[in-house]
Amino acid sequence: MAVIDLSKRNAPANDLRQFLDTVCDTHQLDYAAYAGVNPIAQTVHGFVNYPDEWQQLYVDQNFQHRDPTLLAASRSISPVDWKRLHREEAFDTIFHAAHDFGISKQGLTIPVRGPYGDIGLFSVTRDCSEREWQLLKSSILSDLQAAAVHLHDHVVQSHDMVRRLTHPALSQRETDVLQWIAAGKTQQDVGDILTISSRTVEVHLRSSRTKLGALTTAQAVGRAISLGLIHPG
Amino acid sequence: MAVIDLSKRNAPANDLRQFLDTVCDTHQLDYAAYAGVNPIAQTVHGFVNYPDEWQQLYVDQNFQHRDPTLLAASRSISPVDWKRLHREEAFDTIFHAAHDFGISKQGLTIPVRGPYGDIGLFSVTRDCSEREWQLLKSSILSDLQAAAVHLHDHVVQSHDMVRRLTHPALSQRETDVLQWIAAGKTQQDVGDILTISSRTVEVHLRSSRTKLGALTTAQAVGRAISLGLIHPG
DNA sequence: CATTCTATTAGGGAAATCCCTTACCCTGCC
DNA sequence: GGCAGGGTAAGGGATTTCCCTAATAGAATG
Repeated sequence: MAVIDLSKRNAPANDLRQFLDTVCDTHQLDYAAYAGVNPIAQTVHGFVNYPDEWQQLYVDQNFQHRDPTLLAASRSISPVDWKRLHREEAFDTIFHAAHDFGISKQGLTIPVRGPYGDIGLFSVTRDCSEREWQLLKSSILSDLQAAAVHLHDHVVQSHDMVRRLTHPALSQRETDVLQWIAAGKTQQDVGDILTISSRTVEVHLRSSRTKLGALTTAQAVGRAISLGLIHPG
Repeated sequence: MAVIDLSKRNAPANDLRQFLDTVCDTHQLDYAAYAGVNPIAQTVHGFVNYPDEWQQLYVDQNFQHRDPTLLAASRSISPVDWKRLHREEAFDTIFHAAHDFGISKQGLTIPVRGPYGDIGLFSVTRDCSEREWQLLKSSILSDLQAAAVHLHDHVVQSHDMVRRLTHPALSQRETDVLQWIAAGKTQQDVGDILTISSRTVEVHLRSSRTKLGALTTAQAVGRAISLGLIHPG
């Protein structure tokens, strides 16, 4: 699982990096981090405003594989306060190292999911007393959840744009047909729905397969979904 | 796709119904509604504080199948303002009917996703001028997003929706077969690869389809990918 | 200990898909 | 104008998938 630092790749990502700074400034936070997990490509796309040295160590040590904050949040619907994870061994390992860079064990991670199995994880941290932390948390949690959704939506949309540019798009008819096929309709069904012959439906499917480099329709459906060209039916 | 009214089944759901009322009272909203979609069982679990008559009509007319607010939100990461949907034909059909029950065309729907393909859709509506609506929206959107996450988390945790989803949906053999099918292999290919008969492959595919609630293999592949059970080939 | 349920295996025949080919209408390019 | 390329539409026939049925082994239930 590779880690791709978005802030070193895309110009708009620098805006998002700035967005992290703004969130920290306006909500009295020390640091913020976004990690977008693409379950298909098995990659983590992220950007943070942690110190560069810590970021470097984190990636070098492959912490993203066993970071309990990411693991717990990727299995949760609601935000995960790191306090819940203090007992875990891996947490100690990572945050003992983080302490040397001035990063607190106090923080939370908010998961956001998109329609294609994509997950965004937005983490913030703040060094203060526990009572202060609880007060701060309750007053800014809504804003942070909204920020997490905003971040993930932006990252996914800009990546979709990249994918749409690099991949030959399907024609309207091809998309229509493939969408209905993904919804469980037969070629005959689709023909009836679109009032064309089932043989024509098959031609659109064939050109879709060709364009997507798929050998079968099932593969084409999977690929089209993973590319965001159609929605799971 | 059946609609299950949670408020008539589980005691805790009445608390959630009250939660809707509280959200409406504290945020100057007319009505609120929650719908939880179970993608495998193809069911919608919901509760609302709309007038009973409208709720009845909505279910009788199977509006949940073509309600553009639900469809758009289930494909989005960010909240969907209904304003975006005003052009759509189905929107007019439904909200012309809704108007008779005092329900405005002004509202928004917030999607929340869990780790097992479960989707929660939280909708609120408010009859007022567009400028008022925009102001109201920007001031309460964060709270509503937080409320949506809260609702969906509670529903998933307290209802059997999650039990069907969290249990490993597919057997090892079924996953193997579906993964190869998604990679573009034919049933015969998969049989050769796994050294079983192509007829056996077909049986595994059939039970996969049944478990995923899919009518065709292509749909099953799409669903399995969106649920993270297999990877696109 | 009997029973039920699920996973795995497989054959015969009906149904659907897929490949090859033809046709027409556009849009863009020389 | 002429012509190439892509989108849309459709038929005939080979291939593949899908449904029904059924057996066995092991796990879970009572």
